[in-house]
Amino acid sequence: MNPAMTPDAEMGHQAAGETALTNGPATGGDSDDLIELLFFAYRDFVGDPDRILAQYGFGRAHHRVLHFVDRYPGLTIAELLDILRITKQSLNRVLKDLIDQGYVEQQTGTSDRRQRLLFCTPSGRALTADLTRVQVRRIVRALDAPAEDEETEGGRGTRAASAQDFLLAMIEPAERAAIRRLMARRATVRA
Amino acid sequence: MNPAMTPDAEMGHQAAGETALTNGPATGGDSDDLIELLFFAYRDFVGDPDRILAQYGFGRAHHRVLHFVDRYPGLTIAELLDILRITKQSLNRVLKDLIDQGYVEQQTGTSDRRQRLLFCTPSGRALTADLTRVQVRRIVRALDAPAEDEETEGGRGTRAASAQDFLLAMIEPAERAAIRRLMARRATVRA
DNA sequence: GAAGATAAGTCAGTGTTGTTGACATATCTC
DNA sequence: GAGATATGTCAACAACACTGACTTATCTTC
Repeated sequence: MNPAMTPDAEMGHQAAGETALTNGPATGGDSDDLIELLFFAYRDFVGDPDRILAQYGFGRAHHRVLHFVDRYPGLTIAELLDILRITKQSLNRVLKDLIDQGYVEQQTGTSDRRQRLLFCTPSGRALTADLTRVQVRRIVRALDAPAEDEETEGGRGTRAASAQDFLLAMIEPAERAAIRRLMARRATVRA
Repeated sequence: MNPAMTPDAEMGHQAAGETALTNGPATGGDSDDLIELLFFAYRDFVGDPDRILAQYGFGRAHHRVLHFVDRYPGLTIAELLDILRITKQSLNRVLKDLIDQGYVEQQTGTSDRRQRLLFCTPSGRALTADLTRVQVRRIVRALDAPAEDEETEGGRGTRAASAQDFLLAMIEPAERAAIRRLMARRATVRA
């Protein structure tokens, strides 16, 4: 469930190619790294709750519904559809699961009785809190992590550099070395 | 393809709840917002290339393969599997598409003839460049965006605040107002 | 109060992308 | 030559998205 990208050794500092030396307007070079880091960071970020959800037979779609209903109690179906950008049919499938199993409740709208206002039940709130906890833990860890100390640069301060630090710190620690190694390899191949 | 979350009006500044007032270690409160912003930012971030890919009959899976093969020419199947964390069978389906349509080429490994080294063809590089361009554009725009100027706070400097700024700026501009409005609504409901 | 718009729910079919499990083939290593 | 490794493939299945068509309840408007 949690293999490093390549099964070999560690590596403290990267070879430091053209990474984050700019201070003016952002350049494409920084962004290239950010594209990749976003992929890895987001993957690990949703991976945490995925493991919990699997125990309940739920998936990411259920998570998204739980999250928004928990955070915005009384959300209507239409609002939820706008947020998630999925079709009514897709939403209904997972929403039905959550309602049938007692994690979400519907309540007829007061001003407009056509609407179905969505609320988490106590167990829905508990499950959501579980899911939120692991994600918050990862984010807090990333925000508190010391800035990457690259030999090629003293001060740091570029926004791209901060973003890189944050996203890198969001990645599962055990995999960071492998990802740094991979990204250094790119720096080697090109300019 | 690009509807705002709710079809109504604009809104300049948010009501400013407890957002980003901390300066010490990160708190859960900041992270709650970041969880949501990550969802919206990532959604729009992958939405750009999705539109291009659809014209070729490709999906996100094809994009990921193109991206990593383009960036790390000579990647082996095993390395790609480690990066993407999918099964051989899943990879093969999309990889076959890309090879059959001439966007990716295989080359028998030199030192180890069992390996298949992956390379982008010129058209593969061109397509990848297209996909990268729209993503870089969004990232550069986000990095260059002025910091959010919340009335409740002068200096800014919290890492959580920077992360929020970055992620908010990654969101499709036309939807930002609606998302700010949504998130302000949460601040109203709770403390 | 009837007509039309709107919010929600549902049935049926399809596509992409992921999964398992079981094997086949070529090549390397010992 | 034996066994491990890298890749490829067949078949079945699941999650989650889609389209299109239609129903029901309720609100709005004339």
